[in-house]
Amino acid sequence: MSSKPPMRDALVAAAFQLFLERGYEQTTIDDIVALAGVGRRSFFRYFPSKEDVVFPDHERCLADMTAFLSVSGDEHEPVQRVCDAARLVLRMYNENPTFSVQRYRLTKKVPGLRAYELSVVWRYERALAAYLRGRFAGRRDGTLQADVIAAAVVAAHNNALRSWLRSDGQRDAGAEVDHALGYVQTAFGHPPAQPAVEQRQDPEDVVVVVSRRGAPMWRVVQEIEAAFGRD
Amino acid sequence: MSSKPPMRDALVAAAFQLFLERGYEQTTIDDIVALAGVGRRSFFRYFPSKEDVVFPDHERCLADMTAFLSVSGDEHEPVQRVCDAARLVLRMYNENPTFSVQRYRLTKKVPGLRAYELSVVWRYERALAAYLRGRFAGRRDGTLQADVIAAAVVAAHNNALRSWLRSDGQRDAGAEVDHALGYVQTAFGHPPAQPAVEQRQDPEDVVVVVSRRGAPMWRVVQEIEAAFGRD
DNA sequence: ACACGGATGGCACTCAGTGCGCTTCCAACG
DNA sequence: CGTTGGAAGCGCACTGAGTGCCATCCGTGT
Repeated sequence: MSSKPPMRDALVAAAFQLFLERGYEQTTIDDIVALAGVGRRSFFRYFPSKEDVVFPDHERCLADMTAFLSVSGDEHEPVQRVCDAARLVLRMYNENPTFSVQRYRLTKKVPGLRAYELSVVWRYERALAAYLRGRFAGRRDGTLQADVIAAAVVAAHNNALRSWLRSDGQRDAGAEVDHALGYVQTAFGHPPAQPAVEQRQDPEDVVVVVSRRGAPMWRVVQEIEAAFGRD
Repeated sequence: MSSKPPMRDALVAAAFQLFLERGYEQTTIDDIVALAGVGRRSFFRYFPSKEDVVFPDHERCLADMTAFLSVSGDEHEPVQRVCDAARLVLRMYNENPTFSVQRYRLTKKVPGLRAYELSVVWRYERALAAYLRGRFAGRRDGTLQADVIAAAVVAAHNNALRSWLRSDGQRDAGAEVDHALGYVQTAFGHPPAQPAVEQRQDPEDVVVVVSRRGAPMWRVVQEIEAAFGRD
């Protein structure tokens, strides 16, 4: 693996210390390198811009995701596969909960960081869309479906991720993301392999759903989930 | 209305002339203001940053969209409403096809402009999501559904918009966007005005699904889709 | 010991963006 | 008609991010 450059970590630590105690815009590169005890030029050797120091591991995570998708064969259901790919991002956030929460609070109030985060998220979305475009090749409206599903997966993932970050990492991130992605899968793809709802084992227990044709699919699913005693 | 500041238009014209003939990054603010014959400081009075001159009318369009959504009552179906709101953006692009195509080519190759465009699109998406959150208030997973649907609408709109821009404005932008948004509506909301799937009007037409509890969720949905005659 | 290559530091430079004070112009008001 | 007050524009100096270039340091192989 990439050996460990202690300088990079030192820069991240120094940067976050200053960002948290005096704010992002109030901290200059010179402040960071002075605290880290390195030369100014070295900062830009490890991070192409000031924003990059806030997202030090997304580049690696994006590489992981593209690798994960590139080894996918046809045996996996496409929507399921991109949902699993999205979970890789969650895993990265979950490896350092306190760091993630601190960063969340930072990006929430600094417009420049929010904009940068968007470009990072966009690259994840394009990776998912590219994979789906490949799987949907030849299908009618394949690229449209790929783009829409990728966007929906990212939105669901982010919705759950932000809810978890707002709880200071107290809630169960995995469960929240599973639930959110489950919604997308019921809307677009074949449902998940292990459904999120608990499975009762009583074979006599039956549910009857009646729906007029013309009702939207999500309403039907919602009725069924309610009948199953979800939530 | 805002009277017309000729200076603003002169700056946009000068900027695009230089951007097209020598590239965005190769053009400095001083070049622009020199060509426009105005002071450097005046540029930043009309545009807070160099990127803003590339998207001179998005601020107004975003205001139009929020206004459009804020006057919406409960008489409109929510998903239909946000699709109509998205069409406002298309209309703006369609008012100046050649300008839009030039800008598209510019943003396609300049990473900084792509990033800025993302933040613009993000604000549209948040406007749609905020509206849907209001309409879905109280509904189970209301904010999740709002975020996902807003993202899907934006993705579909952008897919069609880009396809139109790539055709140099030759194709029918409205038809492409209608088609793309129709896909989202069939997935999430009530079917579009001219539904993609034929709608039976017989009110007696009902579907009864019987499922033993314990069956996996995907089997249930599969049964329902089959009963609806989908796919 | 010496040569070499990668990692680092120092320095000067460009350019985006900001704060401030000055001029200019126009319009309302006496 | 003259004054005044505010908005629009201009000039200038300054900060800070990001870059190119070259000197330096250090570990390694010969």
